[in-house]
Amino acid sequence: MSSRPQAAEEPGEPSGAGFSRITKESLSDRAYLEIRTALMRSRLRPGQKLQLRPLSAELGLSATPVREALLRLVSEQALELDERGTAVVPRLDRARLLEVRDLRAELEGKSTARAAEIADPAEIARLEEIHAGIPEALAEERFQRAVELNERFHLELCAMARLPILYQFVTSLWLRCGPILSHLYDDGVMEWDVHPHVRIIEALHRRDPEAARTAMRQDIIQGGSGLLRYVDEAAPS
Amino acid sequence: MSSRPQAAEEPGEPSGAGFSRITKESLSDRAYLEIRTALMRSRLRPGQKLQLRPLSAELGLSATPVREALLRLVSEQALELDERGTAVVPRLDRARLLEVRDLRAELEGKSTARAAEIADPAEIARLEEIHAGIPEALAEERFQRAVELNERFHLELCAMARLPILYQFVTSLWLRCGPILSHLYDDGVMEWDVHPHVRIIEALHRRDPEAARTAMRQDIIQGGSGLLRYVDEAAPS
DNA sequence: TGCAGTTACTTGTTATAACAAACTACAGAT
DNA sequence: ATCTGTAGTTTGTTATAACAAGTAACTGCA
Repeated sequence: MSSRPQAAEEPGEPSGAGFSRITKESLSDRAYLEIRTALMRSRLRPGQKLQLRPLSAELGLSATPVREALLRLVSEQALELDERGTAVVPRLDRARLLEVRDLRAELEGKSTARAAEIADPAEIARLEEIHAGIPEALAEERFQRAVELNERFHLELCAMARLPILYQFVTSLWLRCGPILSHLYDDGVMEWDVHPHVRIIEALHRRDPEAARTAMRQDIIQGGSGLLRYVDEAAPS
Repeated sequence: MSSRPQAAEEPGEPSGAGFSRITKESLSDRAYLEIRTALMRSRLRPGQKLQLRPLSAELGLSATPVREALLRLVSEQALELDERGTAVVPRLDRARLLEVRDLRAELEGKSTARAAEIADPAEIARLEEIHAGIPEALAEERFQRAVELNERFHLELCAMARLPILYQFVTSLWLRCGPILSHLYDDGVMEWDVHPHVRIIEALHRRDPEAARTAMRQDIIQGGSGLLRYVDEAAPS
């Protein structure tokens, strides 16, 4: 079976000689990345069915790797199976969104605290760079760009904690929200006196885990309110 | 694609008329359960390779559903893929075991606190019954039995919180430890004045989330020390 | 016109064949 | 005896066919 990167954009592991090992990506992995990206970019709507043969035709692959990719996403809870076994983009109700939010607060809080203990200056600079793009994108009303940068900020920060299991949990939580992330700024952009990302970055510089944790939790609980409103409005009466 | 139960032993969802919906289990699901059980019963050793064709022959199935089952377990991080794409039972080093332990403390602590808020007396009675079997099994030196009852106690308690995403994370953490769980009592049985399970049950009765959380964390941190010793002893020098 | 039964079509699951890459065993050269 | 090259075998991945179950369309009857 094919090797599988921990994160989609992660380069191959360096071999002893300083070269990345050249890995041939399987068709199954390619299908997985395509579908996952479509989920994260909100190109797939909650409730949408992903039928095997039409999807395979669309991706230009045979059914086998596409089915494997779908089943993988089902295992990661990014997709569900209906009674017939068809992959469906899950609907996220209020209870589930709150659970996702609380688990993110817990887990990303923990990873951010850990990152504050061990982060190096280059990593922090990288975060600063990513964050700098967010207010820019928002000012230009490029909301999709802002959503992507926000996601990148969170996942790179999480990776800095070097807790791979926790990272996997966090990415799967993000993946669950992928189809509705585009609605984050539907009701407008939240006004912060100091953006929690900035507080996080300061706490990283100061090696202050508790301040980092608190700022992350604030970002998640308050910053995610747009999604909660969207889910409430989308709910059947 | 086949429907998939949330937990392996969970009965089908009741239909309106009070009957369980009869679901035909797919071969892929059957293979998954077989392999997962083998992992949880420590019948598969860390480092062991699971080759597709021999395993399919052993299970009496064709390669396709077996491959799907293996890939599903890889997605759940219960198995890994080596360079060739062969499924391997992962080795658990100290850092990973500590991460598992800390995440369990965090997540099971949270679910236990939640359960203390909402558990009903029948559920608590069920936990009491499960727990009662543990000291019995240990007294009779049936350690495998004790390990299974302990696992059941934890997972049923976690399910009582009615937080399905958290439950999925917790079961995947348990699955990671499956192959080494049998070593829990290698160095002897831990002596408690009051077993943390008993404290948990009391806290559930009293609807005291913080006491429940604390007892669960104690159980996990201190009760899991046998596994930590095993992993340290198994580590290459 | 509405309903029940039948037929045709679609869809997910599984089996099996084929292919490429990796591995193993063996023979020959040094 | 050791190393290299070659042939044979194994293994994971993919393609494709087949099957059973589900769905849609059509027909006949009240």
